[in-house]
Amino acid sequence: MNVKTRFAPSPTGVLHIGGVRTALFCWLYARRHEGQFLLRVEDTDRERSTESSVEAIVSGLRWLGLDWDEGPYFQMDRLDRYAEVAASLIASNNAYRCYCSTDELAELRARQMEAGEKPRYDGRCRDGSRVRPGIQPVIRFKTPTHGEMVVNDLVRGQVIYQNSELDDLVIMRADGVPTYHFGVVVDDHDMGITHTIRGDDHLNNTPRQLHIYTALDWDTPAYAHLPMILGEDGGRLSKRHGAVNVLEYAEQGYLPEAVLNYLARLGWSHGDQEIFSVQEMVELFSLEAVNASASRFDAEKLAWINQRYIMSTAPDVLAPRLEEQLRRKGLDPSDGPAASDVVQAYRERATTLAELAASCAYLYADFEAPDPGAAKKHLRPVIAPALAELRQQLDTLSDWTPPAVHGAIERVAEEAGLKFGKLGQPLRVAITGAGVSPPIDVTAALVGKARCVARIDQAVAWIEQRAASSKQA
RNA sequence: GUCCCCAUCGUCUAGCGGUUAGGACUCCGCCCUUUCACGGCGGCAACAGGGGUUCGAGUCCCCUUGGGGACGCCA
Repeated sequence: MNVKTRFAPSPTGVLHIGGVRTALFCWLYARRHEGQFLLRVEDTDRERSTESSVEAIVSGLRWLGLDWDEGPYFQMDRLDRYAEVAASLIASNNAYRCYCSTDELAELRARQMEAGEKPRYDGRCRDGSRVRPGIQPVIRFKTPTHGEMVVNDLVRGQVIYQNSELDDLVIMRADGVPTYHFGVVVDDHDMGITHTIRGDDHLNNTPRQLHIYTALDWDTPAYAHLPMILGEDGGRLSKRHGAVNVLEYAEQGYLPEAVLNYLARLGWSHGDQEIFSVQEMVELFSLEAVNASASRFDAEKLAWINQRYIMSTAPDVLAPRLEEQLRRKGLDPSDGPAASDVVQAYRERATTLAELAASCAYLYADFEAPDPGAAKKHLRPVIAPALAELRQQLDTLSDWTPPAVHGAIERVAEEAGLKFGKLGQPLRVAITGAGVSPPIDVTAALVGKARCVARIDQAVAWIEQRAASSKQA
């Protein structure tokens, strides 16, 4: 069987974590079965659809590498087709024109709610006797009033709905624009979709859509309803969590592969495996292994996975992305060590590239003053002489490499009767401004000779100045 | 309110009638160590409750509870 799936977002907002997960599973299923994956923009909500949303969705998918084989299709380009199918439904007596006003419907709904009933359209226009000249009617689908509809879902199993729970839904608005329920059915059919994979929130819509397929005598696709992703508080995904534009993760220095890996593991698993390359996901993915329960978004685990990817991705690949992060912070990547060397030194010390850029900023720009806490602890008067001596030793080095720097620190420390760390840590604070960095010899090598020497001078001066002012006080 | 879905550590999950209920994240110890990390070792921590079915239930059925979803001329 030739598999064909689709991702069909409505362009009423950005592409967020929930949408990405749906797109990912659709894409994985198609790739796994060497089928097609298409992108369809469901833009029939004319008030809320925006061009910028379309762009955000497209660029989000591109960043993630979820490529599509067809589309993007736009439903608003297909109005003629929907009109044609709607007309055939009326002709076959499976749909009818409804002249009810919105006020009338609101009143009906209110009355039903009050009576403790499920709000449903009561079919008052069904028999065609309420024609109102001058009013442009909507078209409603005639849902069977008796019997039941069975949904066979690939992740839920069999779900049975009583038709008496359903009502006659609007399929065409007065202006000729189809509603969601009608658009999906016509499009999934016309576009040859074999597997409709979508969020759990559509499960209850499925029986309604199935009835339309039946009336049209069309074959139905297989369905798979994915469990929802909830916020960290267990409620609906909100802006506080993953409901932000996925491109914001790009800006924060998350790797697309890490985001995909994290999302794949939400609702899907393969034994105890946590880390999957995209290639592995494609090879191992199956809808049968998708579980039915909702899961929560966990930013900490995403961060952990991202760190794993930073650790295992070649520095050369990460270098340009780090440079981008540096520029974003107003730093000039060319005014310091090669980004790939920095990645090499920092990769097991950062969960995101933005964090990495913040940690290594001292390599690209001078700092005003050392971190107060670190300075107070390590830049003390007793260490000034050794620091000054070290500065002289370092200045004479012709080979500016970690081993050479290491040797110099070792010699000076020994002469001064200090343990390596007793001199190394003050040096770290002097040349980085903080108490944390990669191994001190590697750090010094990255900072560069000229900057090291200048910064040690600066630190020694800082110590003397501080000693003088405290003596005064 | 009505209908639908879901239910294993705090979180993500393995488990598909017989397990000391496993792994991962987080957290806490210890080790490694020139800081921080990484890494290694160890620890805390779960079958929502109640009925059945069965020789035997985390696994099957029912109820309760809890959570989520749907009930739009939104998707």
